[in-house]
Amino acid sequence: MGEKVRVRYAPSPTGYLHIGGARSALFNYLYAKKYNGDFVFRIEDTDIERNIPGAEESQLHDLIWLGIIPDESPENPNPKYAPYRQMEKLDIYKQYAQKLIDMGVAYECYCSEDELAEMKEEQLSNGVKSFKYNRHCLNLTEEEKEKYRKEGRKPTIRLKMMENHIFKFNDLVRGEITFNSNDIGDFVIMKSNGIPTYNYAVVIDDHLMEITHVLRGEEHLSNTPKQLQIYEYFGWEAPKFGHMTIIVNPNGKKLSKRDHDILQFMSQYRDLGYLPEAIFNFLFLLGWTSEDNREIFTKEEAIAAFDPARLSSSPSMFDNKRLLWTNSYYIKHLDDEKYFDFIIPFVKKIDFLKNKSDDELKRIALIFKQEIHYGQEIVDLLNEIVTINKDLSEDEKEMINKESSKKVIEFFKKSLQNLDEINEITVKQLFRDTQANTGIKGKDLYMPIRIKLTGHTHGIEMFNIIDILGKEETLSRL
RNA sequence: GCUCUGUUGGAGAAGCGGUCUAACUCAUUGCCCUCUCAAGGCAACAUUCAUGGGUUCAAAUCCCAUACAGAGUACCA
Repeated sequence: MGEKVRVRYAPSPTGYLHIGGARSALFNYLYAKKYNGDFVFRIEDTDIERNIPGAEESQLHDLIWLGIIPDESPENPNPKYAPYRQMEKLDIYKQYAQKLIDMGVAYECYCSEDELAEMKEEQLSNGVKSFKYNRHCLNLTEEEKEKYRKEGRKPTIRLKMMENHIFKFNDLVRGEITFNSNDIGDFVIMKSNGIPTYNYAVVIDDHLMEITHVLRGEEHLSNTPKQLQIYEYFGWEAPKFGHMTIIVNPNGKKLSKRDHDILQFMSQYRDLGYLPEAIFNFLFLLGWTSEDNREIFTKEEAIAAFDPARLSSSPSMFDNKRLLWTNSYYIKHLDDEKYFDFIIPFVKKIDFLKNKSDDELKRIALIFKQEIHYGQEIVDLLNEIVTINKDLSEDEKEMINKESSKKVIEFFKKSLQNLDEINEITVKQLFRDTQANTGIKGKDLYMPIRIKLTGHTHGIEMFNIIDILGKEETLSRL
């Protein structure tokens, strides 16, 4: 039945887990789980300049928060495949690079960055189709190399691309794709500082870790032939590749860290009170659709339904409204106990409520369960009630100063004072009594009290407002 | 410039030769409910599938060209 499916998510620790990364991890995870395979988390930390502290931890733990749980990672390595950080296996890359040199398909290059830049400019100004390394160092003699070394130059190692070779592969998402080796220059596999480049290190890692399938971003499509070249030289079987579309912002551009109107990082969503299941579901449907048009999937259902061939090949736009809808759906469908676990920390941010008992807090939280789109929203909604808005418009002032309103408020206040217990039934009865006594109903009955209590003309039901404020505070505001 | 990929509504998209005057969902709009807001319910929302050719009895679906968009073209991943 063939080998075990093994897939991976291999971020560079240059930033926290963001939407795009989470999505590629998600699809790899689904693929692995669908075929009872392993999902491997590996760190590609070869860009030592750009690595930032905390990034690896965020990448791994925010993934776990989402329910995308690696079978192997730096924190739970399988000794057979460890280490899981590229910088911890430098000697291995060196070893394989030497093999390529011995095979005559890789060579030392002593060109400096300045020389390369010059070369590129020259080629471009001569109207050359595309820039390729001119193989200046391809056939250097030992003496020439020695001379460069004496100048203090440190070589890179470049891979020699084949001539007139067609790289053909069947993309899991896009079908058959071909590249011509002539369009690709000899590229660097080992930097002069002894650290491998991405295109080389992935191949070594994927092979050594026995990765069978790679679902990755479209930006890697044109890297694929370079990697295939390495597989061919070693005589290794390449994994199956699938290139997913990128996620774009509302301007149609690739999501970047500079898109400030879109939250990028998982931690931001978590802090704002998004549910991991909702984000999981949202990400799943961003560029993927099920055969039966379903919109809501649990993790298990997503695993069962997933098929990489149904992954879209045109870019998907990140739609925040859709995320909000998805999250609110999941909040509404949470059972109450889970809802409390989720929402009470937000409710506790409201100072006014600090003396309320847990049961009271739960009752208040429930009022908003059908209403909110994310956890932090309850804080804003409660603040609108708890913090009275004194900045009334002319219309609002007129409303509370009307003769009828004064009557309503007076009667309501007096009756409330005599009320022993405040709850939905008693407060509703209070409004009925007020209506019967004053003969005023509808808007003229409710609005004056609403404005008096909160300073707003909109908001949740009156009995809930009074419940939240409590008898004393309500009376003091009337 | 070159290489590769893509183009169905405001958004995610289904459809991949006839049943398409194009499913489903989000958004939007209207109505109902209602003191208000939200939620909920109901309804409306592409005669058309980037454009131009071609193949075919028949095209959103196949082919070609053009336009536009994206990605890559680094000793970044």
